[in-house]
Amino acid sequence: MLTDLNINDEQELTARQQAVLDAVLGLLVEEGDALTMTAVARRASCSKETLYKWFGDRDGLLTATVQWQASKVRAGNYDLQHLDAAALRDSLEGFGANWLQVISSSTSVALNRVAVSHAGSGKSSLGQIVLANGRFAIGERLKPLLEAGRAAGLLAFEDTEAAFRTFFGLVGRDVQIRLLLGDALTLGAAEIARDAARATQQFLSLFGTETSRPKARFV
Amino acid sequence: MLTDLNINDEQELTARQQAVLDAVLGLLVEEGDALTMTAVARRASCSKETLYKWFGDRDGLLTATVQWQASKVRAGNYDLQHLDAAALRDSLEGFGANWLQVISSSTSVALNRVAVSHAGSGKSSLGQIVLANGRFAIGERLKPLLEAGRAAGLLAFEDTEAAFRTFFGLVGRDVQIRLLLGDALTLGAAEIARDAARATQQFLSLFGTETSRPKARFV
DNA sequence: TGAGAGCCGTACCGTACGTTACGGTTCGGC
DNA sequence: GCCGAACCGTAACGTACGGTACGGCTCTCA
Repeated sequence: MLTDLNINDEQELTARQQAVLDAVLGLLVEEGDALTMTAVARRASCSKETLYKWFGDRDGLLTATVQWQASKVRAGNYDLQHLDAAALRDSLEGFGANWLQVISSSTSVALNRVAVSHAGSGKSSLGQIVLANGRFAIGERLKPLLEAGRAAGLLAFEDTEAAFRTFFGLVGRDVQIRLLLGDALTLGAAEIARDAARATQQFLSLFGTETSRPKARFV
Repeated sequence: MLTDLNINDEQELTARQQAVLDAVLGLLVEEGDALTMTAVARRASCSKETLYKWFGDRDGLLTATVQWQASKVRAGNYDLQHLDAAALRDSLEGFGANWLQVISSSTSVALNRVAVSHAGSGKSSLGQIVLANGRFAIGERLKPLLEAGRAAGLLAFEDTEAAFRTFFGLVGRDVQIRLLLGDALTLGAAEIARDAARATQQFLSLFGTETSRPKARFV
């Protein structure tokens, strides 16, 4: 299923095409799936004929937009050597904060909404693409860190996937569903940092070893 | 905001009207937001004129459907007296299992998808209604249990809301977003029970006191 | 039994939007 | 300067669907 849903097929887009997709992103944030091809053409100052020539149809345009946004989000990796308790904690906090920042951005909310809608009508694979570039992509990025932590004797778990999913739950909690459903939840930088620290602390309480487990409880 | 978004305004629906709304639920599961008024009328063996007379417009029909479904989900409450460690654990597991069952049902997935779509276009308050009857309703139902557990010396936390959100995250993890995005994730009864037990165990590890905290770690 | 209300089935209307077609403009190559 | 390609702006087409109107059927109640 999720084999090669274009996590990485660098489609070469001209600057002009990227500008068009950025216009789509903007409209998506403002109007959601209700955006019309006419509106896109107007916003991007291009003709509808060009849109169809470049992207095939409305669905192709949205797909290209999702992949374009995904290609912008790729984050850097971490140093898996020299892992001690402090470095592990910092990396986990970094992951958590980055993830919270992504899912709480208006762009992510808008794209996820569109993908969810389309997953309902089965009229495209936007949902799969978003999953592959979101939930599963960070899973693949985080798991090496977890396993390095285990190898260093800092974490104890059997199932890497299960451990990751727990971390995912501790970080995200109800944030994404609330935002998707339109709750007026705003996450500032300070709040994100605090949440990521809390989630990390909880995760280490659950999966840490003597050397990495927090001494104090977090109230 | 969320003050009185009809968590409970028992709209008296005739049996016929309920049958119509059940038809809408079925169509929603099958076709998502793409359902047409004509399709509803055909499925429910009623005329479009009747649909409009009863529910006003398409939006009113969907709103009534969401509220009708919500009214079916209300679960029973728990015994907050005589709370010991075992009873607390059982209640938490029951909550978790019930919640997992709800969010993994095709009906819930379909309704949440529709609500998410509409939240994007801002064309109705379906999102708020789903939030009020979903995430926030279970919050209000679970918090008394958490506070009773604290009063009985079985739990230790300061912020009830924060404790609830952690439980929410531990139970749901990535399930809801994956289902909404169309991942082929199926939760059987056994899996739900196991997940609820794991989440409860983890929650008690984090917030339990000497008398309720699990002795063993969960691998 | 007959009048009226409620509802079914269907035809109809208006509109919005995806898609296509086309005339006009710019620009690089010869 | 001329040609063709690419692209812009806009008009036009076809369709799908929300919403309305209407004729006919059934059931209730006086």
